[in-house]
Amino acid sequence: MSSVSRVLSEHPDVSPDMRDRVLAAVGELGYYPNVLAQGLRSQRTMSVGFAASNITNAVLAETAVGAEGELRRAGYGLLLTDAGGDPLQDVANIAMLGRRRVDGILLAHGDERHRRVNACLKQVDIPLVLIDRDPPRGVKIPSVGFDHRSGMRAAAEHLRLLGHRRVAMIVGGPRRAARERRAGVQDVFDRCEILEGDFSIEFGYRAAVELIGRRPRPTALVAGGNTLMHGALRALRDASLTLGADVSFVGCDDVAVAEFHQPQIALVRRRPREAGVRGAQLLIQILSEDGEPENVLLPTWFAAAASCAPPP
Amino acid sequence: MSSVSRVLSEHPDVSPDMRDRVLAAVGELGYYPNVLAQGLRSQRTMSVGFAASNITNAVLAETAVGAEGELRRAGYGLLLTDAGGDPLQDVANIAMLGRRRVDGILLAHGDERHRRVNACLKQVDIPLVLIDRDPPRGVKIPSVGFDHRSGMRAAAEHLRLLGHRRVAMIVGGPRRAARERRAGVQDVFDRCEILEGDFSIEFGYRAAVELIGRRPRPTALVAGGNTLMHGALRALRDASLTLGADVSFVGCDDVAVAEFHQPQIALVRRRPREAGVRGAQLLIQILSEDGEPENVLLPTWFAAAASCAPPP
DNA sequence: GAACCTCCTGGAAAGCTTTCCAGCCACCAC
DNA sequence: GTGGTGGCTGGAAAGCTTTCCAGGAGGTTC
Repeated sequence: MSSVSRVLSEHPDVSPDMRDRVLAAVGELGYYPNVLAQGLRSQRTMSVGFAASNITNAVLAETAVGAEGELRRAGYGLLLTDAGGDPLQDVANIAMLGRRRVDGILLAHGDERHRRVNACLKQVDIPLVLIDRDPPRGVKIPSVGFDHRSGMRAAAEHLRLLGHRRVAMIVGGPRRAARERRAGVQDVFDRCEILEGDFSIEFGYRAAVELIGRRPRPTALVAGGNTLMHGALRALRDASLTLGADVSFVGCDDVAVAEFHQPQIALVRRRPREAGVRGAQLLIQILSEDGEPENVLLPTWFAAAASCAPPP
Repeated sequence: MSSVSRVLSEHPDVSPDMRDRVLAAVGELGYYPNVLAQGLRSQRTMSVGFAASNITNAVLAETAVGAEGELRRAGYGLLLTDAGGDPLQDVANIAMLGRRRVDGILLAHGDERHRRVNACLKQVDIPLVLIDRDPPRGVKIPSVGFDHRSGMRAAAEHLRLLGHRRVAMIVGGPRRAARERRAGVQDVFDRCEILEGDFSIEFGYRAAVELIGRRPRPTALVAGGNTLMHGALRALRDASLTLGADVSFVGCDDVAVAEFHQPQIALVRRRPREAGVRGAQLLIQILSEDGEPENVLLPTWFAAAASCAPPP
């Protein structure tokens, strides 16, 4: 047994003869080590959790795929949990992953300001990597995030150059993506009208309905998230407003919702899969204790389109 | 130790006094059992695999979410793998899940005709449930699937009533969804022109380009899958054809791509999340050896829209 | 009072690895 | 020839449960 273990884990203290015999027997018997026993002994399960607030969002799904591939190549399994948007379920899922003894967790939780969630993050003793989320005050957790602010600033600058002065924005719940996007627009329009709610299609709809009802109406609308864009586009369609001509519009993310819109939607874009890959790499680095982990900031950029035009 | 185990697993042979003392100690120490040791002893890991051909597809993501919730409630963890569309990766993922000793696998593989995949399915000894896939010839595997044929037949009937006679169809790779959809259309149009390829946006595009180039041009196009629809819609947009007026169009699935199309897209719809839930239930039933498993067939239905109109 | 039974408890084994350690053999050097 | 060294090997412990089993305590019945 000892020698089998040594052969399979490539321990140097094995004679060539023994190695051959073991490998022959292993091949013949189809033996493969029991991961539970390995985990029990070595105190690592070679599995990591991906705790998503809502994997239905295409951006997060893409992120999960990126992470899964990278982790698989490194020998890790990915345990997926979905909170369906409920912060308390995020907490429950993290606890569940802890009980399952995952070696680490990639976390994209729903609410960065929730007390219970933050209390949980403070006391959890599993290595974490945040995916486009900021840690609670006074806590250091490595993260992979997007530079939403730059992309948004470029979008706002584009609107300003087109002549817009009354710009309204719809932003989501307490998350760094929302804060950054907001800051990006405010870098250019410091008096921008802002409606803040949660990252949902419904709020995107309601907010857009309200904003286009204001008099004078804002000449441009910025939706700070793909779900908010989704809702806002519904509202604009229901109001029979033509994008560009009646009101300019900027959305987020390269999601299918935007592709077939007429006219085409101007977007702040990014590569979500890369966040998954880099997050996995960061976690793997931490788990193998291979140097000090450094936060990663991935770019976003603005892609202009006909939905942005000079104000009427 | 024995008594702790008995208390926590609610074994009847425990005195009330002992139960109280154990629970008090457990509460004080924050003890919780080690799942690896439990799994090692009981030979079940309380985790199941979800082997997806491509989780980026919104329909499959939705299915995964449904399965995850149901499994979580039953105490199972979900190990996700994604093959990125590569059948050999499906095989590798199933093998990996086996090495990880999952109790069962929900399988939505990419290619029902692939020799290596089918060989793998024949000899795998983990309980499987297929998600909208048929087992290889001569193999019995429980499954949850959709009745694509009925929905498609209704769509075709709708086209026939509108007066269409030259109908063309784009279908995907070797999967039951493709066969069923094809059969549904052929139930009505037995001379339907069919292009068969893989379930990809690219093939949807190429196939649509070819079909609308034919003379005389088919008066209606049916895309048998959401990715194929995605590609076909790109082609129709590039060709500046107006749906309904120039050519009628039927797509599949309630995906975002369809929502903002002008005119609205007629669709064969279904509830993908339910497939995940029912698949999980079926697997749980099998794992608890609770009666004979029965295959599940979920409905699809046709939702007419302006993309279908009488032929020009 | 003895025999028997029920209820409960703690010890021990088993589930499968990995790793430490002791020991064996062979070889080298003196 | 002897002592020392290095390379390998196999035994044993540990990692944490669960479950079987033996046995003790206390009650009941004849």
